Amino acid sequence: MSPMTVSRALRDDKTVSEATRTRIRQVASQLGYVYDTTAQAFRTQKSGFVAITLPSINNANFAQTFRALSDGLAGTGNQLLLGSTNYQVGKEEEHVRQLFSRNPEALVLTGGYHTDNTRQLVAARGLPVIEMWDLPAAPLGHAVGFSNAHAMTAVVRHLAETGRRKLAFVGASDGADMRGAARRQGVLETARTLGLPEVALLDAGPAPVSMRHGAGVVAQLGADVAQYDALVCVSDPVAFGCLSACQRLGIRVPEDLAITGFGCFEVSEVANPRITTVNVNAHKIGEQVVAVLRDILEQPEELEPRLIDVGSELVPGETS
Amino acid sequence: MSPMTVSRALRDDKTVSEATRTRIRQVASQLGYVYDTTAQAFRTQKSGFVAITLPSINNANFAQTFRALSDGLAGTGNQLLLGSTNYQVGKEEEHVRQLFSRNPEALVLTGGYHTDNTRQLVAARGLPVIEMWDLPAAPLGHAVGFSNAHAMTAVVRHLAETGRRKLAFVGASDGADMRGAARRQGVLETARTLGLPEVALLDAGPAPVSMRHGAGVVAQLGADVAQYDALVCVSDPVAFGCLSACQRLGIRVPEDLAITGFGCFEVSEVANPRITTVNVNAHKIGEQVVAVLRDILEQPEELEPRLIDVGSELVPGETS
DNA sequence: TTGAAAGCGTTACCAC
DNA sequence: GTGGTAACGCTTTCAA
Repeated sequence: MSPMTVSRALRDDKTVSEATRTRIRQVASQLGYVYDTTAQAFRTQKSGFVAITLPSINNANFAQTFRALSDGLAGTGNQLLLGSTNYQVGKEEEHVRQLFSRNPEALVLTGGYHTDNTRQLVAARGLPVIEMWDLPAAPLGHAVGFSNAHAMTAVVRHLAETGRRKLAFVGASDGADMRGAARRQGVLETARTLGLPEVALLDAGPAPVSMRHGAGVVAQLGADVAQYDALVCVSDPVAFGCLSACQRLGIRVPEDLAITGFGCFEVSEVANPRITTVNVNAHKIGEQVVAVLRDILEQPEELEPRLIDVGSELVPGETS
Repeated sequence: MSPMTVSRALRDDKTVSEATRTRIRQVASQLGYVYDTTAQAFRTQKSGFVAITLPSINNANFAQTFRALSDGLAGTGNQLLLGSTNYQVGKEEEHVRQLFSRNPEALVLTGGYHTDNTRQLVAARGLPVIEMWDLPAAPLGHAVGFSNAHAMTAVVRHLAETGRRKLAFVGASDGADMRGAARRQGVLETARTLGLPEVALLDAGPAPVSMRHGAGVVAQLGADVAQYDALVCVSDPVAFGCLSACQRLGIRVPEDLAITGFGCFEVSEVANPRITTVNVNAHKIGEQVVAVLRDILEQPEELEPRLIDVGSELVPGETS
């Protein structure tokens, strides 16, 4: 058997006969042969990498999207190359630079906010880009996501319809979590539109904020938290923290105070009472990104930019 | 200028004179020359990759370890290449093969259980291996972790000392989560040693089990769950699910029933009551793995295998 | 359906 | 301090 035939057999080239192919594969696995993708990447000038940045790996939503991407790419001979920025916007550029050194064939970014340097870096490369988890006003290329601000409209409307008027938003103080900031904006605007009183902003600390930050906000306020009708939280973990702290304080949810979360995390379904939340289809985002990626990777000619809105829906629970 | 001199100049080789180096760099940037890392990786057979497999990316513990690794490797010019197996042991071999095709310089595996094929694959490669989150009896190379079985001894002792006798273990039914299986084993053995009645095994479904699975187990048992003195759960999320379901059933925790978790997840600290758990130093595991990796990557000669026990400690809460 | 030759961009090794 | 040669493992191309 010539190397050439082996090469073809391992790539499932149709010109190789069924018999030789199975024989070659068998011998290869017996010999413990491992295909060298580096050499392939070198020869074909295609790395087989798709670069992806995530603000955090420790987040059920992003993890789900990542998994959908990973699964969806599995059959295509492409691999994900991950850079996790831990919510430091400044780190994105560094990560993108490092990812670029591997010659990725496409770049998947989380969110629509990037530093000027990052934008330049990406533009200079001229590789296909997909921004996800957001619908940027001026996308770098393709985008798959939903409007974080718009999603909050449904939440605030729901609260207003059930008689809540004095709202407080619980989220990160800094602007590092851009999606969180968009949600806050959505809450403020909708409340204004509906003629509700000014929404209070309760600072849960720097991003990423989670359960203990939500609990901390309520614990610090103590009984004063009852001055609000509803706590609109930036995420489910924060909402759960608030709920738990309320229960310790003897504040009844939802009788004394409504609480809402965001993201349809497992904790909201299991918590007692179940937390009202917003489903953002993390898995669907991954699937749609995969769909775009497949098209990108198959046909090298530039695709016309796509803007895919996966939407979001209110999931009423027992806390509102 | 010969290609050779250019190559040396761009790599800051000292044998190139200062004058030629600066001239070469200048011309290179003028021409828009881009250094090809893929070709370098191919030629030198050094990829700058450290391969890592995780059973799940959506797990706060593993995410923390991953982050510690990622941060610790940042300065070294090496990148992590991730394969997430989603608790399918059979998938590990496939992932390792895929990771190997990129010529990683070291391999970090989660857990000490691997298929024979995986073991052969790894042995044939002869690359440095670190197993983490476990202390295998026969390590493939280095190991950084703790004894899952031993950690449970502390839990069961604690329960016995506080008068609990009839225990039930809540965990996955299949053996896909090897660390979970080791924990179960630790519970069974310690109970036997202490002369407690036979521990009941409550099946929460196939791995990975989480909040809703814990809640499901208790909901299905209903009031019958009160026949036990304590639910020993394979992880904190499962424990939280059990706790929440008990609260819905009106079963008092810890008065009627004790509940313990594992892994020091945020939910256990914030839950009401706080859940008794075990701290396993996820971040420390990452740091120790980094320490070993740095030594491995610096000196190519084979290191003598290290076995690092990061230990674990009981964190008493309000559920026991 | 299979094989032979050439070459992808870099660097190890040796010569000058 | 600089340059020539060969080779890494694969695939494109052309020939049989």
